[in-house]
Amino acid sequence: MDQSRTDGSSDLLTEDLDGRGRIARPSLHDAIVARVRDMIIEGELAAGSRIHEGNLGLKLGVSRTPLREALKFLASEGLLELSPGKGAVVRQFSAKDVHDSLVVLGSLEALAGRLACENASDAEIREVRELHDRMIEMYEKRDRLPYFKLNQNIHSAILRLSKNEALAYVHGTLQARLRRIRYIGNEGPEKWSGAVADHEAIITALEARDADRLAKVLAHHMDRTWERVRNAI
Amino acid sequence: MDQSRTDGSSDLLTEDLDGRGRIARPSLHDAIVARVRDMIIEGELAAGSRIHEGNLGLKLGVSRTPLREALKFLASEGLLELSPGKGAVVRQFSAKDVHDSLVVLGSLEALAGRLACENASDAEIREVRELHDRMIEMYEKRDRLPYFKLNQNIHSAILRLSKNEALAYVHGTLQARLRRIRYIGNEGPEKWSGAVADHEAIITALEARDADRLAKVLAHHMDRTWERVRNAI
DNA sequence: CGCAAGCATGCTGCATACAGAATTTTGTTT
DNA sequence: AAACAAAATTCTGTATGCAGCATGCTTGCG
Repeated sequence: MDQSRTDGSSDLLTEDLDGRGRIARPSLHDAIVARVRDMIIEGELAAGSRIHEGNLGLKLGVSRTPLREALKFLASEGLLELSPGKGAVVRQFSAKDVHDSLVVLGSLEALAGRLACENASDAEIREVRELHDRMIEMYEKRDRLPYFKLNQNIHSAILRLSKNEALAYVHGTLQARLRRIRYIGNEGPEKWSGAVADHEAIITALEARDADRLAKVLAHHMDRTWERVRNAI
Repeated sequence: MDQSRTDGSSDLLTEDLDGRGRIARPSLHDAIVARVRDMIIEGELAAGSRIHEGNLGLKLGVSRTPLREALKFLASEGLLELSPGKGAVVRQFSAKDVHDSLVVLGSLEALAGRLACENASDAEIREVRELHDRMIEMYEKRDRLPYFKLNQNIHSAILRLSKNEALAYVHGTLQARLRRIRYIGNEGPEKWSGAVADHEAIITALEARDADRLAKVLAHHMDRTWERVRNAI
């Protein structure tokens, strides 16, 4: 095997720092996990299809061993299912699965909002406001991709401001499952305006540190997300 | 290698069914994952200690390859941390980690309670009542281990009755992290009485399908769990 | 006597090889 | 022509081997 960096590790934008500024050797494991996850989200690995370890390993330029380790990792995240003797299958999410996940996400974000009202600093809230303003800019330009990136950033920012790592972790897991759905459901800018209004209400409630209102708005926002996404399935 | 079933797979109570009722060959992967998870919970693998792949593989009677795959799986669950070049380390949970997890668990169980009030059948609720009655029996006999098993069963039963798989999944993940703590905090039967009273209130609210009251009681129960567990850290 | 540099050992990370299960293909029979 | 059976091929699951990095020890020098 020539190991000639055909693995696309260029789109690994993660910093090689381990949290305390120490340099960590970029691990092949993380690279493969991130790459395969993206392949699932972007539909390059279709839902319901079996994963052929040999071919995929060849395509990524790695041998089966680290690839299999990455597959086990993703299976634990719920993106793949493992059938003994048959290998890994990309998981299919039914409409009910998606709806159930959104219900849970709504509840988690509501909790995160409450905690953020208590624990976030004024500076941190200003940062979220700035994200929001940039998002509005992109909305007015109808610049879809940056708009959605910022959108997601705002949601994960609220999770960060809750200062609850366990909460951020479980949110991230469910979020990862839905990224594929959101990726598909990104069409149709006519629906944007409602979401933008929701976001304005979210920021305002956060700035006022009105926990009850923020929780309510976030949960409501998740209901509307379901309305927007349900057709895409 | 003799493969002589020193792996304690006897405590694998999982059915060998693949979801659609077909008999699936018991997979070595699952066995190793379950075994190592138990070793962590029971303290055989101490928190903060590095895992020696060679030794552990020898002890379990498997080679490093499937063991490493299992370790990646557990790492994704958050029970292990992977440092490139240094292998897997059993994760340390700080008091704040535990508290944060309990806060999220409380919120998840409250949601599960609300959904269970809507979605559970009368027969299912009766089953939970029976679990509860058996638990009370064990409480009166001061029979600790069955008591705690039934206790956990009741909580996961409520999750099942919510009929929301995503909810059950994230709950299970956090629950797994805390099993080690609960395992330690199982001493001191003087605290039981309060928990038993909570449980009585939980069942009553569920039988009345009073979602608001059930959610409140479940959240409150989680607060008291923190009181009971905090000293054990 | 203390510290640092170099060396030796051991462990992780990855690749490869082999055995057994699953699937597909082909040949035969009705 | 269709259906079943058997063989061949292909893929997964596991073991083993090797290279490189991390770590601890020893030795030499200040």
